[in-house]
Amino acid sequence: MLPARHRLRTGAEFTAVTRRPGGARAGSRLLVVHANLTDSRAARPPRVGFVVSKNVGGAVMRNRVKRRLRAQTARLLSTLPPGVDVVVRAQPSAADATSTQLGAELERLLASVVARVGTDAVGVTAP
RNA sequence: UGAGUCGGCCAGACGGUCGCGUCAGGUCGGCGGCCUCCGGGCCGCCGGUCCUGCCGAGGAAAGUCCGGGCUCCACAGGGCACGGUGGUGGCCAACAGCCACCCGGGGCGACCCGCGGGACAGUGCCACAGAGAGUAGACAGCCUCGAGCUCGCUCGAGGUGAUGGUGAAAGGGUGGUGUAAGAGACCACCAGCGGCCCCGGUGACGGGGCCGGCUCGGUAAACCCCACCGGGAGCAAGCCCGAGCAGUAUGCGUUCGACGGCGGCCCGCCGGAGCAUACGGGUAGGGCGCUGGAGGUGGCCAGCAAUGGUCACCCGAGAUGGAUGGCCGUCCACGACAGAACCCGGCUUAUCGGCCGACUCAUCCA
Repeated sequence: MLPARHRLRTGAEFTAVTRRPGGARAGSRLLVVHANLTDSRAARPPRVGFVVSKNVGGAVMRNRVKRRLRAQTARLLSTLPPGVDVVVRAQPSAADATSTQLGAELERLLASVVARVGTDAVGVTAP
């Protein structure tokens, strides 16, 4: 598990990342990554949450995917700018992927989505 | 040695490195109290980063199929409905569980299997085939009588459930008496049914004797009948604390100025119509429930056993977007099914493999 300050804690925070305007999204066969900026959290540490639904597999498989994603995320946490919230959703094919594949995919999608959420957020929040 | 039956146990191992959660200790900060040689110290509570230590999924954690504990709601008493259970005795908090036994069936045997009450309380159903399927039934066949003639067949009247064929099942079986041919029509024995009696057993039931009428199919996982049991919902149960907003009450106020701001106090300046306190209800949120229990392990005692009693020792998940992991290396038999969410007792289902014990049969040796 990630330290508490780097985790999304409530359902409301998850929907805020995926649904609120100003967010960015990038997807692939394995993963879908959402990112968003919250005004009130401008200088706080980045936070990440995971969504691994039942179509990925049973409880054991879902735990394994989530743990691998967490481990890869911990490695990439320092590359995220402060104030950004991320939700990583696993696709069914993620069950068959290795940690290396998940890590590479996560790194690529995060870079893409963080770059866009930065520019978009400036445009939206600036009056 | 081979084949087999039953029961129990294990659930990849070791190392390195980076992480996570609960708890404990340290460290840092805040608040309160006490002491003070004014440097600070001690104790308690709260919070936070970091450090250290201990512990951290299963035999099924699963399916959620039964049974309880726990919690809230309901509840005079009785009946009906609905649901569940169903050989006997015992065990258990309870059970659809477990143990022992009985009955029936299978196996040479160790053992295994049975959703084991009632079909004279009533109702229903029994496909296909078949003449006939539950008040039995003449298709072929057999027998008697009558008629006819091409002289061993046809037609008609009747008898017959012994034979054939159909079927899961044809309304006891075998042998005889009997008869035109036959038939429980009658007789003996056997099977089965009912009644009475004796013996054994707590009991299911078993063993034996006498009598009776000769015989009465299956299905209750069809309705039903009998006996017994059952209130409902579930930890998102439920209990507690509780911002903000609104409500009620009281007090002080509206140029006789409450209250707020200007770092604390006084003066001063500015804003200014509400402000303060209490109360109960309660949203967001938080805490408790939350893991030490019908708990394990071992010995002794009672018991065929399930289990009970007693003594000693031990306790090692408690998360809340939800920890128990990521990566690397070595080894081997190359790792199955699978992840706690209030807790127990069971059942059922999934499962790569390995190990141990008891027993049976066959063969060989002594």
